[in-house]
Amino acid sequence: MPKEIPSRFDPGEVERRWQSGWAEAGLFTAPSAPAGPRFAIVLPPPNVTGVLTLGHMLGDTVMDVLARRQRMKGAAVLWLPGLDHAGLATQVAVRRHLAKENVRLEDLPRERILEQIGRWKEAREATIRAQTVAAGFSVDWTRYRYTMDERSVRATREVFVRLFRDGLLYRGERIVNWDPRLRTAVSNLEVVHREEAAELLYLCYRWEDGSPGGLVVATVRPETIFGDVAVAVHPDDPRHAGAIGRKVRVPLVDRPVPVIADAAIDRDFGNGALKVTPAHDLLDHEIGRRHPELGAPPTILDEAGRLSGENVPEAYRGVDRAVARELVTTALEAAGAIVRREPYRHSVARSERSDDVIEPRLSTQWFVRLGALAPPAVEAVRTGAVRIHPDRWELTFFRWVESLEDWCISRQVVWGHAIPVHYCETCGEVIASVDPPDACPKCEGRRLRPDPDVLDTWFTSWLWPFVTLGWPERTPELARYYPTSVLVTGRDIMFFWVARMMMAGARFAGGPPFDHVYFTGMLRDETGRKMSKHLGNSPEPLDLIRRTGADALRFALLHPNPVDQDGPFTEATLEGGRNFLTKIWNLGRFLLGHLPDGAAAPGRAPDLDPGSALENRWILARWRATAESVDAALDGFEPTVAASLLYQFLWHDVADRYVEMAKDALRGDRGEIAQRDARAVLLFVLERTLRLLHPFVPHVTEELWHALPHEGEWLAVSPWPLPADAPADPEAVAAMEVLWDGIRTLRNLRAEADVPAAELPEARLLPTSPESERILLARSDLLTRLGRVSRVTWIAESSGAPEGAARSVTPHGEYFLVRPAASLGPAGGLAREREKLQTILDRTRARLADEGFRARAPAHVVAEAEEKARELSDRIRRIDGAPASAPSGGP
RNA sequence: GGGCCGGUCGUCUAGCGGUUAGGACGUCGCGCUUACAACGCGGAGAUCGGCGGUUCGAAUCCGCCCCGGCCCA
Repeated sequence: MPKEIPSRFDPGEVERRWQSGWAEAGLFTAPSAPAGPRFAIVLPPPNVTGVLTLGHMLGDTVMDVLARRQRMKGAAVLWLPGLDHAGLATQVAVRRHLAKENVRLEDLPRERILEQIGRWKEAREATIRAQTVAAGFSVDWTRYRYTMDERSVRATREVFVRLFRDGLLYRGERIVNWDPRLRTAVSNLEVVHREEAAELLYLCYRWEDGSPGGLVVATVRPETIFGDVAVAVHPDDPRHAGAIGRKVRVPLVDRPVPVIADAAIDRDFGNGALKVTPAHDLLDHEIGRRHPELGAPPTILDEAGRLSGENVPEAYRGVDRAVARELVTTALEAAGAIVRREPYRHSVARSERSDDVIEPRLSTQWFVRLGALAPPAVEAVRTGAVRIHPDRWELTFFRWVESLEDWCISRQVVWGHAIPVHYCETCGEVIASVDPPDACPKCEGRRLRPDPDVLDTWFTSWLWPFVTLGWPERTPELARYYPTSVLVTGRDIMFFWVARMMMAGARFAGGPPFDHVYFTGMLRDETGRKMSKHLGNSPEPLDLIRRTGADALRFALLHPNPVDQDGPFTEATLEGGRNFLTKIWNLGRFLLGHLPDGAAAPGRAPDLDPGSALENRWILARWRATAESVDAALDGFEPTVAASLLYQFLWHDVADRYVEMAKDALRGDRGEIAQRDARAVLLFVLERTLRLLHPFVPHVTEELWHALPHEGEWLAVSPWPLPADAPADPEAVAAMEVLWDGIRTLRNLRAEADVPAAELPEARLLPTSPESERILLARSDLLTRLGRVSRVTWIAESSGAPEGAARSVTPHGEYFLVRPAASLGPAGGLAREREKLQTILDRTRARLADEGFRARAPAHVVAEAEEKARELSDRIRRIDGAPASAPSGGP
């Protein structure tokens, strides 16, 4: 009795069963100190901000494919999962969540905030875990890490202290990107620029000495005039040459400020005069630094973006900058200070996290000198120590990494790693230490004040590849799994994360943290928009898994999808995945129905009868070619190509062709030897293909593999198949070309002649060559059965076919379909075919007639063209009914 | 303003110097042929964004232009 499996594939039950099976067997637990080949991936830890999106699923699927394949290849595989506390982003998410209950996060005491965030984290973490398990990702849960766990905290502090000690990290007063809503500094990368409408005001700064007129200054931020310390013009600007050195009065407050010259002024903007507000603009700040005589610049905005300070008139203090802008504009208008107003579009900096307008603000923060850390990272990519895939992203990497600004790492929020610094209240010493100090090492004073800020979340993330392996301890894991094999991620965090990890790795772990970086494409929805949490157009992965199973989702994420660019994911894509799973399942069922009792697991290659049928030899050769291509695609980081190759092979070569051709033999209609061969071949091909497919769709393949005769306990750790297990057999591939041409032609003629489905007309056939004749003759059974004709008879020449038969001429032969009952209409298809062939022939002949072509094209190209012309003209002659030329070739 | 990517059947894409330009989805026709209608068989459908150039030969290389997207300033 053949083994039975359910006629319908129930992914939910099957997938859960294998997930717990693999887990209980501990298949994904990496050995600490393996000998031999090893393969390591550190999973980019998802943020607790949310749960896994489809984009995560895509990246994780790619990682799983790579990891599972390596496991089958016998490598010690470590795939390390984790979770990122995502400091500011999480605080913002929780803040938004609280706002729905009318609670302002800022109003809560620190402990309550941490408690709220802690609860939030627990919930997301549980969901992310559930998602990862349900998708069948083969991560090593025993090595799960969190960016805020004890070891991460210590490692982060360690890095801070070392960088501080080495002078690569400093505290200083700089213009930073200030987010007034979140009341914190953010890094350059967390700022997004957008074109927005504004109004450009031309303000007249009157001369201090009361002489008529003044300097006209253009600005979109009139509320900042209270922070003005000067008006600057270009030193070579003839319009303003006489103004330099004079003084003007700031409108509304009449405070006198000097007119200075600075080469940074854009003469074409406005009237070529710029109001200088060093505390609230980066360019102005630099100008201010070049003109120390201007003194310390006044700050006129507080941390919430409200006007404040002595320089601001009472009436505007405490007023938000946006409101203040309108009030000031009105007042300026009333004072007659506005010369002109015009609509203006300009680029506005907004906070990626809060979307509030970023205010450049002078403040004291901690910075990392990235420029000093970058060279080894650049070098690694340049020398190929780190390879980026697709490689065109190297350009983008270089461009960014070669023009680095210092990285502002301090944040004025609650959620994050505390900055490991204390200040001595006695002597002012700055103490950076991993463990909090008891006393000042300099003056032994005991009054120490901790730094109130926390670290940018990326200051932990950039250490991830080695911190997760135990750094700064010298663990066996660090020794064996660092550098990791590949980093798979989205290119949106190339600067935030990938580049910085390379810098940190080189500095602290002795080299770059991975050999390869693979950037996945990004998913788009049916309207072409990028999927994002923000747009809400990303389906919940667990919903999709519930509907179609994880395997279907995983496969759909890779097929059909662009090789290395963004691709769409729609309802139809998912359906495609599900359909493929059904196909695999049914192929498995079919095979099980044809296995003899006690069949053995397929060996290295099926033991075939020497004269075994063409289809057997052909499908083995096709399997080998597929296995080779799949290997090449995966080695080249083209998982979507590998998925498509397997899809094509299993569905169209195995299911549509081989199984249909071998059905007679499998049933036993062609004798015992043929049956034994076909069974052995089908079992071999399917078993080996299940192995190739396992990394992509692990559950269904594990399920079917267990139902088949097999060796070993788990497909998940069975050997990855070797292409050489099957012969290449180019002869069989060429012969199948001839045979399939015949089958296709007969099917074609039937459809063209409108033959009713039940009717089996007779076919006549005139092969082009003895070789074709031999092949077709040997398998006339297949021509008959798959071509759906009653019988095939061989004729010696075209005239041997009856009047009115439907006719087709192919490179391998002439085919006639004879209908006993009805007569066939004129073969319109043949005429069209003739016309098409004639066009190609004309084109080819024109090429051959061209002296330049004959003289310069490589000999084989000319020979091919000649061969093509011969074949085409021969075929056309045969269509025209001229006596067939000698079967061996043309004139 | 700078940079990158893309523009190929209705749609999504493969091809990246010599191909009868390949596939998937959709569409049309015929079929419930005992693994699978979540399927099979067959058909129609693209002069490869535009203009120039290089070349014996260009969807493929170069230049300019137009359109869409992304990144940086």
